Amino acid sequence: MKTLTKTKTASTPQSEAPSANKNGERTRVLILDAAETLFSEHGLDGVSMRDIAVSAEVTLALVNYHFGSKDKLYRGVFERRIVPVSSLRREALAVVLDQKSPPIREVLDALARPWVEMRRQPGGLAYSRLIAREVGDPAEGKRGIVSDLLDPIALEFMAAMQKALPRMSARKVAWAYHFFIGALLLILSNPDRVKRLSGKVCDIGDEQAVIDEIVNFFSSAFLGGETKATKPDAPSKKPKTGKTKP
Amino acid sequence: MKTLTKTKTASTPQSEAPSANKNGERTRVLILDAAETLFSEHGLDGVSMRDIAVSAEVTLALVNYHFGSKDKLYRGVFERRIVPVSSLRREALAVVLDQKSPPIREVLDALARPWVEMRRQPGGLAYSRLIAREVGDPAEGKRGIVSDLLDPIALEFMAAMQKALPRMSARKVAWAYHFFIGALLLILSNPDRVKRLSGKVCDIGDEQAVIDEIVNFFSSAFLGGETKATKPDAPSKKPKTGKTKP
DNA sequence: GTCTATATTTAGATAGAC
DNA sequence: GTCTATCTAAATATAGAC
Repeated sequence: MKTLTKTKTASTPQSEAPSANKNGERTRVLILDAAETLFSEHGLDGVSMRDIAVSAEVTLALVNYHFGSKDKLYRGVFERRIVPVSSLRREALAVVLDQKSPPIREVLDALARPWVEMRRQPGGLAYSRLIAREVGDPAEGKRGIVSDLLDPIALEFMAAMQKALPRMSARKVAWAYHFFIGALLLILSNPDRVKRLSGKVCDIGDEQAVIDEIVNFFSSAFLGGETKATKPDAPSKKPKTGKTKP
Repeated sequence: MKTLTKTKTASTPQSEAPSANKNGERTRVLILDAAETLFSEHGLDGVSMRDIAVSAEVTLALVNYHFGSKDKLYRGVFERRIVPVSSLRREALAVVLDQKSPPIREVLDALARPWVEMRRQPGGLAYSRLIAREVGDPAEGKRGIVSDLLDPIALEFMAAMQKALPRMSARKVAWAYHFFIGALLLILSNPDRVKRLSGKVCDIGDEQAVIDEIVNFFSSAFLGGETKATKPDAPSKKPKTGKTKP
């Protein structure tokens, strides 16, 4: 990084009690928080261990002491959140799959909603951007983070889509899955351009609206004539929102 | 970069005659070719000026002599191709807009086809990945490459989409544009995961199939009931491909 | 325009005291 | 577990000869 604009992530760790530091757990959290934010903004190679240490307000030696190396720290950032987040996604998917004929709209909703709503939680915004960056990186294969932590649940969602659309070929389902993920990743990773090009009317800050838009749009693509979500903003006959939990 | 797997881009410049080097023009080309490939694979911060010099088989001093700095070289890579590529896209769009009611399918085709087919040309694969990386980077704003070189034509395409879909709100058009771009960027930047997760059946190597898939899929979303492209692989009543030039 | 050699800064990682 | 100080490698960029 060239000119760091003094991004201090420290002082209040994003979880746990602020003051206590049993066995350096609080230190680990401070470092992970700082690393998560910086990596999400500048990428793995755009951030130095010193940048992270400064942002976390700890010494450089401590970062290496707790995580061993930069690569291990990077992976550690993902591993910290992957279990709770994946659980959320699996829960949402299980509810949908509990039906005999799960609607594709609800599958898409379960796929998108946890990621978009994550942005409102502490550290969630950075994590959602970081995931987007890693998934889109052609070099992700050599690190194995995506294949280890994300591919399994991705396959579950693809299977769910296939169940919702039994007449669609596996190949088309696979393409459609990646189209959806690509759309989601772009608006998560670089919402600034979306806002810029739309004359400010498209703002990911309005999470609810974003989820509605993307789920509606892709549902139309899947269902063809069944729904009519592409009419002017006026509400259509079928419910516009894809909310599963009202 | 840590362990460079000896990616030599040199020996045969991707344009011009191989041997002549009037005023160092050939050297510039060799450097740009190498930089384009390496930046597209590892990102701006993942590549050193030395990596580029080695790959181009020139000395480090020459890289700085011709481009001044790393940032200028990075921008130079984009500037070299932006004019010819944008011209191609504008030509395709002009043909579509020449109609009274341009079909959205043809607008999408004009948007996607040049980028996907570019992959078959020398250096085109790297450039298409590089663009994808830059557009998705939340830090693109501070470099200004996207806003300077890509935003203008993006606005033209958004306007074309609006013309093709006069009843759709500007807001929905803007969202849909970015959904489409996001889908396109993901399969361009990291096709490996697409292939991995689909059990090898989704391969961007088949450019024609990819264009058909993405254009068909998104056309369905826009047109709702008008087309039925989400049926099993069997051809539907309406023409499956969105080719503008047969 | 191209080369060798080097100046200067920054990087990841560690040693050893407390 | 945390600190200061440091090692070593690699980075960007430039000087000066040809």
